[in-house]
Amino acid sequence: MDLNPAQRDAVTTPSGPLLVLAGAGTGKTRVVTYRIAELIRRRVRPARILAVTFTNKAADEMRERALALIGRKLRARPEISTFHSLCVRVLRRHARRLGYPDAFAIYDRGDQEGVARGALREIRAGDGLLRPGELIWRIGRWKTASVRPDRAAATAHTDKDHLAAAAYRRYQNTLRTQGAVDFDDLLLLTEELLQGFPEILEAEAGRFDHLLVDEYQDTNAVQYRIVKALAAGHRNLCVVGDDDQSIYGWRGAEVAHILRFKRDWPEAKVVRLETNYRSTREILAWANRLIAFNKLRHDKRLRCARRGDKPRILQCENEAEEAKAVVGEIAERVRARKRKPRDFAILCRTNEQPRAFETELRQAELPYVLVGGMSFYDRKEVRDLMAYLKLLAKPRDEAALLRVINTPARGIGQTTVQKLTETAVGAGKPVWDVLGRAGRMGGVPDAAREGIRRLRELITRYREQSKHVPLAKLVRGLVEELGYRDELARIYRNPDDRDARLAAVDELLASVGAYAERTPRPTVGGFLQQVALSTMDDDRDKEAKLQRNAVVLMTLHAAKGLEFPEVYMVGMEEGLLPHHRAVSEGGGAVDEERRLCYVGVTRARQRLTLSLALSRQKWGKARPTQPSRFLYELTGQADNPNYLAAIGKRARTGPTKAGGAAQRRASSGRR
DNA sequence: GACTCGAGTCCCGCC
DNA sequence: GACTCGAGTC
Repeated sequence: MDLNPAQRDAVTTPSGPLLVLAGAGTGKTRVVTYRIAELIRRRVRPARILAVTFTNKAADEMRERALALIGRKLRARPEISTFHSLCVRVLRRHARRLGYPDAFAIYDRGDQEGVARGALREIRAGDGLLRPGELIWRIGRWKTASVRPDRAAATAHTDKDHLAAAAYRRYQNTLRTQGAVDFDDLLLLTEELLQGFPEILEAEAGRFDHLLVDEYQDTNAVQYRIVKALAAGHRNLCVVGDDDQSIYGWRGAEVAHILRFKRDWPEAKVVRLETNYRSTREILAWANRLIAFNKLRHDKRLRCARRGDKPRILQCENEAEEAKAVVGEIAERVRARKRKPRDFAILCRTNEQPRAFETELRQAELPYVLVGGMSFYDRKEVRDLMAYLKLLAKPRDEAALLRVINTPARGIGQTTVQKLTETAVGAGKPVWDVLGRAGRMGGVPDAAREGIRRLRELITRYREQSKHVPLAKLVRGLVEELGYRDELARIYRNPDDRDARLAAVDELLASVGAYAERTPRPTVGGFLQQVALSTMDDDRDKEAKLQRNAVVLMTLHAAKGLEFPEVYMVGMEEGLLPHHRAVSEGGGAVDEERRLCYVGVTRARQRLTLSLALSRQKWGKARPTQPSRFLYELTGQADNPNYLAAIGKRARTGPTKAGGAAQRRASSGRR
């Protein structure tokens, strides 16, 4: 084993609780994978080992590395999955006990918005006091704190809180009647099962003898309790984490869990990893300097050996120029055969940033993969078709039905929809169940009546067909019969726009086809669940994806746990990193942004470039930007008046004309 | 009921 | 810029 003494210590520590405190690039994931291999060597059955990660990408990588170590021939494999996938599997087995159907639906952000909108309408809060987005955010906060709908009102202080609490109750009722759960529910319901049913806890905890948790600093309270419940019996719990990389505070992660570990597991062994093998000394110097600005942290300084180039700062006129410059550089280095496309990562703060880079990458004919960012499934046309698929799986899916009840237009207007909804609410039934009565309802125009009949007939017929017609063929036929392509062509007159939307329809059809091909018994419901979790549980698919020699484009959050020879961190501006929401929130929010920046910087092995645009489009207007405060911190310019201005302290010296220009040059790096 | 137009709002990140 | 909502018109 080519491990250093500390790593070896962590890997070979006998069973029992183990806490690995590790800095960035010290081989955390390596320790987990080697430990899995070591356990198997010690005759632990692979299937009795469970390793949990936070992102799909991290799970993919870990699975890949573990298989490389233990050999692909093993029939039984260790289970390596994200928290949420793990919970889905537990829930699939026991959801009935909580009154949910086996084939519960998982609602994503878009679905949630539909439900939230309905809930707000029901309590007549449509005057804008509380909008769907904010409601979802508030519900998320309640859920991560395990506050149930009936208890939420007790925590309310303002009118808005009470309104949100009432909407939360409606929201949760809607989910329940639709047999659906949101992402937070996946965790909450799993915990409920484990706490409330001893036999379920016994069965689920009994599936594994060893539990390993990567990125432990990012567990929230619910995840923490699930881990505890699963490991309490065998106590073979190995957690690995770094407080400097805690970047999920916004969804309830608490660094405290990592500190509390020793108290909950008193016999736990603690191993520290402090030698960084990933990055050059120069990159690490910047990272260390940056993270030192956070006050609340365990002071640690990463040691390292390798030397390399100093990181660079690239200053561009606007975001288009930024994309051009970055992609141009990558293309040049690939052409000069210095690097392969897969050696590069472009890291962004938000999901909106990649667009400009995608355009450039396509133009440069560089292969790329966009990791995460549900953007494809956020598209209107994709959501429409997905809604139809949801109706096929479950006609009582209210959100889906209301979305497409008149798409493509079939004469069912708002008044009719309202009438239907009222009748349904009055009868305590889902809208689908009262569609049959529409013929007898007063005040429904003939056209609407006919439209309702056609829709009902269409869904019923395709549901029937779904029992024997192959999935891909079924969906193709549905799109055809809906005349959805024609509808798109009618609405979007602009050819580029139209083609892009038609292409998205084709892409969706292709992904249904791919799913059907690799799944033994493909179903509409199965496809929907997979999309909701955006997991592709097929090894072939995964290997193909990882081997694809492509530039990786993703958010900083998604990049955690990964590494690349060359990293471009783009959009290094106030408002983006740190994000303006974090800045206005105050408190520890900016510290978390700093950790996020730290995570990005430490992804780079040899070459790091930070870029910024002097002006950036926001909401349709180009606006001037200000360099990120982190650029000053990274480069040791905390005494720069521009920095003090950025962090809101009064500059000690007012910038003069000449001085301003000089500082601008200084802030863009010296090289 | 369908369509157009203007006003107002908006999204941070992941599963 | 993109989207939704409401008002107004056909």
